[in-house]
Amino acid sequence: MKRSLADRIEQYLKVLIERSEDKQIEIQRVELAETFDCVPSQVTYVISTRFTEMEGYVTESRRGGKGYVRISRYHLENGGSTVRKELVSFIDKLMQEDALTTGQSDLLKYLINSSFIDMPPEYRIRLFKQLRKTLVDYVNMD
Amino acid sequence: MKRSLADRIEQYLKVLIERSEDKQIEIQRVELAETFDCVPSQVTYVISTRFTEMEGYVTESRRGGKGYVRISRYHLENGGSTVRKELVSFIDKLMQEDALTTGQSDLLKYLINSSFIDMPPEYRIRLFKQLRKTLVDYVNMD
DNA sequence: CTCCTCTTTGACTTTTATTGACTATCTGTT
DNA sequence: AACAGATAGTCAATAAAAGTCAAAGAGGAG
Repeated sequence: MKRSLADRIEQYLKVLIERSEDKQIEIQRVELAETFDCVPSQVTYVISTRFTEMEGYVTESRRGGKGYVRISRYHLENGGSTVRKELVSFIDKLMQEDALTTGQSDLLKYLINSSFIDMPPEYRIRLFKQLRKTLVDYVNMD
Repeated sequence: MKRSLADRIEQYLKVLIERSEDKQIEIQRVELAETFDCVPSQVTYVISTRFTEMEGYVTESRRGGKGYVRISRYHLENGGSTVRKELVSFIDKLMQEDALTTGQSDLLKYLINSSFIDMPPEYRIRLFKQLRKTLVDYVNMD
């Protein structure tokens, strides 16, 4: 099970976050890059692909002297519903574009607000994300 | 009884899986192809024909640098995909009773067969069961 | 032999990772 | 206020996988 550099950095950060008191860490990009002996933009890459909102994280940063990158794992109530809202409005959009019927969109929204809401948060976020992709596929079919 | 290349690759992978601690292996497509001296897509062929969900396997993969294919065997107690089939035919039944439109049922079935298929089995089964309950609620609404 | 199904192959596509040059934005000092 | 230095972000090029698809081949059943 050999992992890529990106995987290792991801792992490292996730451990730090879980160990932290408030599920939130602050790092310096260059420092981390040195730890893993890579270019700084690699860190940016890892953060932007693996610590997205969809995955349940929020990041903030500041440039310049005393700069930092803060990653926080959000705790579901807030975040989970952001993703849900986003998905619901995406479905509305599809309906307005006549890619989905009213019946389809109503059903979907009902499922999203009941069936899927009971899933464990980490799968729920993944599910919503996957659902969006699959919907795109569906409406683009012939 | 001459065994084909595909058969031999299948055998090889199954032995590896059974020997593994957690009934799960990770391979690199090119590497395996080299071992068997064939083109990489042959491996894809074997995996997609012999390690299906019906057979009790789940596969995940990643492209790009340090990519991999992971195959895991799960125990389909009482049939993992039985739950899915049951759900699909339940949806058909609802459609025949005009509780769902064709559009709704098509969309649902599409989601069931693609979106939800690559979730971890234990959640998927739960999701399918939940989905059925929620559908009953939905069609009984006014 | 003929047809059909399963296998094998390879050209082309898509996704993911890594790197580095260039840009933007802070902080602190003069 | 202007500048210098320290950070982080962006983007595009390159490489390293895996996926797709259709054409060609091989073996059996009739």
